[in-house]
Amino acid sequence: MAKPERSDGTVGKALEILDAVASKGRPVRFSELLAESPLPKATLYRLLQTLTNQGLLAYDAELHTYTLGLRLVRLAHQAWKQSSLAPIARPHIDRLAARTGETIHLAQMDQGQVLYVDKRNAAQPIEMFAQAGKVGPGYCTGIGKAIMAFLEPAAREAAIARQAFLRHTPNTITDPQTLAAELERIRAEGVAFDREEHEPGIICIASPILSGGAPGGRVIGGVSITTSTARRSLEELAALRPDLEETARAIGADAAHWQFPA
Amino acid sequence: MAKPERSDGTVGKALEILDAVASKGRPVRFSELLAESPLPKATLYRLLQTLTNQGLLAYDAELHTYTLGLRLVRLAHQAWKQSSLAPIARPHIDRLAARTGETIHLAQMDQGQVLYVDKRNAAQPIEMFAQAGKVGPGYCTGIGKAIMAFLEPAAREAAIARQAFLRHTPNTITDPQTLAAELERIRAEGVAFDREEHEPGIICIASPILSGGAPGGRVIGGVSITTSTARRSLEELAALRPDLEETARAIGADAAHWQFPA
DNA sequence: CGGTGAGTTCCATATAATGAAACTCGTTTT
DNA sequence: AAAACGAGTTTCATTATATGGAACTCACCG
Repeated sequence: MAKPERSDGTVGKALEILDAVASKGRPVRFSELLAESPLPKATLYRLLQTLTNQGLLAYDAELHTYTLGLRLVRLAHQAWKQSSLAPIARPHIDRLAARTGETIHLAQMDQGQVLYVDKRNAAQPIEMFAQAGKVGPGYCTGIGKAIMAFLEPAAREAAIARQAFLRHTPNTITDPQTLAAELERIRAEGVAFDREEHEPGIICIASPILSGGAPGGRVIGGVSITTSTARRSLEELAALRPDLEETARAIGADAAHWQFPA
Repeated sequence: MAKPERSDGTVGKALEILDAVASKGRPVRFSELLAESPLPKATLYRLLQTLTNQGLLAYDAELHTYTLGLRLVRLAHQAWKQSSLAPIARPHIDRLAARTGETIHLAQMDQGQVLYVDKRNAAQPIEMFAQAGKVGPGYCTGIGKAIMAFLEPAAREAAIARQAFLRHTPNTITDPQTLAAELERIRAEGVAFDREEHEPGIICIASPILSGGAPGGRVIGGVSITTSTARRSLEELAALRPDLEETARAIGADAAHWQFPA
């Protein structure tokens, strides 16, 4: 059969439902989910019941709506502690934030997207989960490009293929070929820049984090320094390169014996 | 049959595995999981494969270990935004933190435990997920007692029954009867105190958050002000009660049309 | 060189998921 | 007020899926 078979049985279906609820970003009614789901009414219904009584979804009996459940928050806390670079990288990015006075992002790749796992915000107060767990596009962020550039060729191709290539600004890369060429340049150069490709006025310099902190190591994430054109020029940002690279190297070295997330 | 039947089919089993991995807090080998699981080898194996290729677990091919996957972090970000009180409560707890200069916790009840969904730390820098997603015992924290005190009688009994009653300090409540009496007092009084019941030297005052911000509303969470005996006495802490209650009331009012997590 | 144990695959069987259809209940239409 | 409707829920025979005992592979150990 020519079927890709991506379903993974019941668990896969349950996850699709969670994603569907997550993607709405607001309480969802049964009928909305039904309309978008290939599953028949009864099946969807029972799956929702299961998810609800497992605490992965929460059901509001008055409004007849589902939202993601708090049990996910608990699990994620553990996941973040044990599978993300954040705990290891914390002292390093704290130092970088203090030294540069700019916003620092720490991210890993998850399913073709950039998943931010930690952040230091120069001035502003904290924002907790509002920051970690956020995802961004890989093709138009510095950190996304930095990570993709250092993936194995096969994985890189796969990642490129998953990008949406939506134009966000005049500088956004909107096709696979241009992106591939840009990644080539980044791999040669060692760092990636976001030249207002995602948001006008926002620029960044990003470095991949290589396992072991040495060239040749597997890429396990990325760090970036973000600023606005109002605060610094691209050249001034480029001047922070040594600090950024030293931070990335140090994180990579500390994480040498880390496992890689798919 | 006298069977409680808590399993929920395949999805339930998959969740149990996730919990098992989570509870270890470190990379786990297949055989460790097998030893603790009632599932036969083959079943556990295939379930792990499913979870891994769904991104809920990450597998390290070199070390043959599993850890929680980053996909959970993504989902949790959404869950936190749409199902927790945190986004709604943020301005209120920011204000309370600024006014009191003490550490503020915002929590909700999840399966008998206190789940912290946000935190403001007086002095120290941020710690992101390291804070939100954390769980604590319900029977020996101010916020846990405050929430439990205002649950419906049936839910309160159920919550009491789920407590571990481990002695953490000389002041810890270690039996259901004492806890029930304490909750009675808290319900009459309106606020709960943690008198070094969980950690020596740490005290707190906590208020339930009632839906609508008015007495009679369903309890949807709690806020607390925590300090150490070195900084303030219980009496001084009690003096912050008006600020605390006003904050809880305001959050409850803003959340009036919120759904309740099971 | 044979043994041991972790991890993986096989396959007949049992179990759990499925989905068409019927039902309930609250709301809208006539 | 009755009828029609639509969202949500339940039923049950059927089917697809998960199951788990056992056999296999492979690396390491004695």
